[in-house]
Parts: sequence; structure tokens; C-alpha cells
Amino acid sequence: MAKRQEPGGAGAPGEAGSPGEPAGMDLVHLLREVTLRLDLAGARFAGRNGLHPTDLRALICLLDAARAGTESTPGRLGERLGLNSAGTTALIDRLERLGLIRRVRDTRDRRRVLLEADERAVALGRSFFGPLIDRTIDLLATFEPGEQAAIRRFLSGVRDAAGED
Amino acid sequence: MAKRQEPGGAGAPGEAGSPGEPAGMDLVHLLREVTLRLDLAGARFAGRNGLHPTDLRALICLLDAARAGTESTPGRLGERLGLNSAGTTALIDRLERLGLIRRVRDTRDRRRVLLEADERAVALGRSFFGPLIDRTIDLLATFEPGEQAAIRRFLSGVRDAAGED
DNA sequence: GCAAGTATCTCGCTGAGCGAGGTAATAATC
DNA sequence: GATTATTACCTCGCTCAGCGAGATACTTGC
Repeated sequence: MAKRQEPGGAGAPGEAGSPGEPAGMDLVHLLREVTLRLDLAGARFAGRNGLHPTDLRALICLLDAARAGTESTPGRLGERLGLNSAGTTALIDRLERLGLIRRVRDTRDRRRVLLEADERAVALGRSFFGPLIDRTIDLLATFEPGEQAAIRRFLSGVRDAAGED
Repeated sequence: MAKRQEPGGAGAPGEAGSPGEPAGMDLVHLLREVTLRLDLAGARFAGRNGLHPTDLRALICLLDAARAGTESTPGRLGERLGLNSAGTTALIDRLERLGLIRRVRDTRDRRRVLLEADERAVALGRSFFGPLIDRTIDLLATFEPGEQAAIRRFLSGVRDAAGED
């Protein structure tokens, strides 16, 4: 499990990855590994709570939107998760059956359905992200403000780079 | 889409996120968003190439192992992806049917099957990660060495934090 | 009021992944 | 060196997430 003990600084300096790879490549692999680990952690948590990885991702989207003060609808959620309308309906059915969200008809445009996250969903999200958040914030405290800004800028850049095709 | 335009420094100093959230929380959300985007990019790429998200993740694992000089077996792959043995067999069947990997009996321990990635798999992996790698490396070039080290250390920390339960 | 457009849902289907159990090969015990 | 346990992988039957196609309900423009 701890097989990723890189040479550290013992190898050729300035070329931490495999020979022949451009410098900075190790960071790309690291980033990839982070996403894989977070995915697996999400899948484990989801399974433990009787839901699927997609369900958890959907909850996160809904809580995100709620926090940002944006209204959530099936259409938006499906688009954000890369699901078609049928899959989105099934997803929302599952979440509603579990009592995590509610469907509410929009009174202005009565074709639309608004999705409201239940208190239970908030609690569930917190119980998943809580420990991770604590660890991340502790970790973050070990960095200088300038370093934190660099990390922030880097992640923003990667986010934008991943959004493009 | 660009709704995440935070106040910057205009609000209460040292409290960049929503009110009531601990400082550094914005970075946690950012990290989450990065993983979501990378996941979606992977799913899109997978779909475009006639395979599933899991298939792509499996390929990445296999290529990783090959790069690290480690032998790959169904058991290890399944464990790494969180699949049980039946699912792992089906996964390997798919990849083998597509000509992306080969099964080879280990001559030392003839219970074991070694998984070899085909040249096509390497090319496929490159075509997916290539653009992303280029952008990331370009992005990375805009950081001081000290900042790069901070990013590296942060990602390592998150990776380890996500690995624990 | 009617046609066109939009948001969501329903139906039938495919196939990824699971649980249970089977088959070789190796290791341990006598 | 036969017997039992363990390891590594595979097969079978099933469930259910997600897809494509089409239906339904509502809004908007003429």
C-alpha cells in the first residue's frame, strides 16, 4: 500500500519521475492518484450508506447549489452529472425514496420541478466530508499564506483545464 | 458557470468562503470540484472511445503499474478499483476483447494471471492524458520552485488523507 | 386558440457489478 | 506422497443504474 515511496531526492535532481518524462509529470500522476483515492473513498462511503457513487455526487451538487443560493432542477442536475433525462429521473426517484431530497413544483413555471435537499442530506454530506475537511484544513494550516495562494491558483487552473475538451 | 467569483478580499479578511464556514473551506470545495471535473472528463473520453469509466480507470492503473515496473494481476487490479472477483473478470474480459490488454499465465505460480497492457492501451492513455498533461505542465511553469513544492506536498497530504477511513 | 418549444416523466432494454459457488494450482500437515 | 487448507481466478444467475425513444404537461409566440 505504501509502495509509492519515491526516491525523494536521492535520484537525479530535478527529475523526480521516470526517466524520459518531462519535469512536473510526477505532479500530474499525483493529481490523478488524488482523484482516484477520493473517488474510491466516495464509493466506499456511498456503499456503506446504501447509495451509489452517482447518488453521492448528486447530493454534493445539490448541497453546493443550495450553498450558492441557486435553484436546482432535474435538468440542471442531469447535465452536471452527465446523465440523460431518464437516468436523472431514476436518480431523483432514488434520492426521494430515501428521504434525502424533495420534489417541489415551481409555481412560476409549472413544467419545472425544484429539488430541495432535506436536512438528512446535509447531515449525510457532513458526515462524509467532515473528517476529510478537518484533515485538509489541518494540513492547510502547515502552509504559508503565499503557498496556500499558490495551491488555490493551481487547483483553479486544473479545474478549468479539465473542463475544456 | 463562473458563479464562483468569490469576494476575493472584499469581505471579512481571512474568511473567504460563505459566512460561518471555517477558513480554507473554499479550498476543499475547489478540490472537490477538480475531482468532479476530472471524473466527467474521463467519463466523456471513455464514452467517446467505446468504453466505461471503470475501464479507463483500470487502464490507468495498469499503465501506472507498468511504469513503476510492477506486475499486474486480476486480484490486485480488482482490489485497487474496489471490484469483487466477478466484476474484475468481466472488466478484464472487456479490455481483452478490445485488444487493449492480454492475459498471460505466470510460469512460476500457475494459478496467477499476469496482465499486459498492449501498445494500443498506451496510445489511448496518452491521447486522453496528453492534452491535460500539457496544460498542467504549462500551468506549473508559472509557479516558483518553492510554490511547486508546496503544491506537491499538499496533494500528497490529501492523497493520504483520502486513503484513510 | 394553435403550433412550436421546453421540462420532466414513462417504458423497455442493455450490460456493469454483485453474491455464491466452482476449478486449478500451490502450501501445509501428517 | 496422500490429505487438507489456502490462494487465484473464473462461471452462473441476478439486480438495478443508465440509455434511447417517446409520452405528457406546461409555457410562449403568432
